Amino acid sequence: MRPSSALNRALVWFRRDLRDFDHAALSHALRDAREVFCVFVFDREILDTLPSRADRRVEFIRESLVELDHGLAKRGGALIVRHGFARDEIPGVAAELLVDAVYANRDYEPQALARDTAVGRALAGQGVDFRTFKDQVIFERDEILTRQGTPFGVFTPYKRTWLSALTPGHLAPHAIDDRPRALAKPPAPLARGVPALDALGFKPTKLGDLGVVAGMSGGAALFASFKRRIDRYRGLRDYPARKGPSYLSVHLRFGTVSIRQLAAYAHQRSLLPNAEGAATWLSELVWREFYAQILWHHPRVTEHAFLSQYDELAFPNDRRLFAAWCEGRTGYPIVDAAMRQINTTGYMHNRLRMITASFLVKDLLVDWRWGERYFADALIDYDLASNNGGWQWAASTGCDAQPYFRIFNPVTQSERFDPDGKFIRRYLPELASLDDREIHAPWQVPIAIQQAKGVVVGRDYPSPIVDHAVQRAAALALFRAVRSPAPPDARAARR
DNA sequence: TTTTGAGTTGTTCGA
DNA sequence: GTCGAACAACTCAAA
Repeated sequence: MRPSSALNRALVWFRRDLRDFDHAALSHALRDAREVFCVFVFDREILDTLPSRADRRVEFIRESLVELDHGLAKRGGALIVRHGFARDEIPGVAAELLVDAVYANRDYEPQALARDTAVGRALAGQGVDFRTFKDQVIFERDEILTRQGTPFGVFTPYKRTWLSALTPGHLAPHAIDDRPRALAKPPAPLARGVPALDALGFKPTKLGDLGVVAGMSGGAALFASFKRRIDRYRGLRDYPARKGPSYLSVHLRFGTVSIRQLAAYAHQRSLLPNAEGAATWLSELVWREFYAQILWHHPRVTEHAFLSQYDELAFPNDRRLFAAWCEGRTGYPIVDAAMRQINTTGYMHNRLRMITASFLVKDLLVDWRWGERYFADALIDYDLASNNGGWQWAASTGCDAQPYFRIFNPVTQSERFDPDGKFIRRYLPELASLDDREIHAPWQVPIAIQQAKGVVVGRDYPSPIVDHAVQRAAALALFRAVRSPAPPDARAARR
């Protein structure tokens, strides 16, 4: 345990940890300092580069901050909210409040690390400590390594080691002093409440209409509901029409739930008999940490294939095919329904993320980075490490990747995971009159039946933009070209 | 150092 | 309709 440093004043900087319970930085600050202030920065470094002025994530964050502010007020505090560049705002607020130290939970993304280095340097120049803590994962950085001391590149041994390293201490919450006056009230000019969306230059996105409830209360409600379904998770999670997943990803992204709480529950339950659901879900939480750890050790994956020989893949990158994929008019119903789901809700079911990713890379022969970028812009739960890991997995370019000859057949996947076409009908009502067998491949329905049902392919719904069998062969050739014969120098460069 | 077992999520072909 | 093999040999992690 850290010896008490007996600070006079500390500032807790909230980033992707928008909660007032089980919070490492807040817990430590309240123990270390006599007076504790809290701040959040709408960082223009991020906001200014968002592709749309109607961004669900900004709205989610803003709503979460309102609840966080209320929570802090119960302890006598208030959230200071700034809109500017973190590298200026944090040192600025620290100077105004004359704090001795700034406390924050660690963020492992390359941009966040660069930001924190800059902020830390500026603070040091003012004689202010910058203290960071592990909070958003159970195991961070190099806490899980092979016996040789190297990072894992394969999931299963990583998970085995992760599970055997787990102790009750890793799952214990960071207690927060919840006495009424535990937090300090900032001077009035600093605490002006949470700005409205339009003050930030953004438009509302009607999150509520989508059923997304931000903040700690939204996260807690989802978790409570998922606890009642977790035993069925394994059986239901692959069916996009079913309520299988936890839907907690966005709350994990912004820290409106605590990873320790989720993992502790899943782990405890996974030890009971017949607890495959909890064990499978815990595995998903471990995947999240696996990819976070890959990004930490290999930041180059944001730009490059993890397996460097696949940087040589000569994707044709047809812009018209890419546009059709983005807009959900490929003529493959499961793909189009999935793309309409992400476009209209900012969420896409995990099975569909795999199907659409495989389709973009292996059927449309478009660079996985294009798809990764599109998901990054569209997903409310977008997380760099997981999104990159998932795309590289599907593209067969990543660590622990799917072998390149495993190419999803969009029709087979549709028949298997949306057998009654329920999900397809939800997002493609124009196909609703087709029966359960027909809906997965409308172009194969006899024209007379198409006409009778008012679903004529080419008129009411697009013809398939590519032929899967043809594209599959082309993808195999594309990948084979960078594998064999491997030029001797390329092989050497790999090492 | 060498050997060995294993590796999230599949598809297609032919018997 | 069902089943096993091939896809293509590869790399990781542990013993």
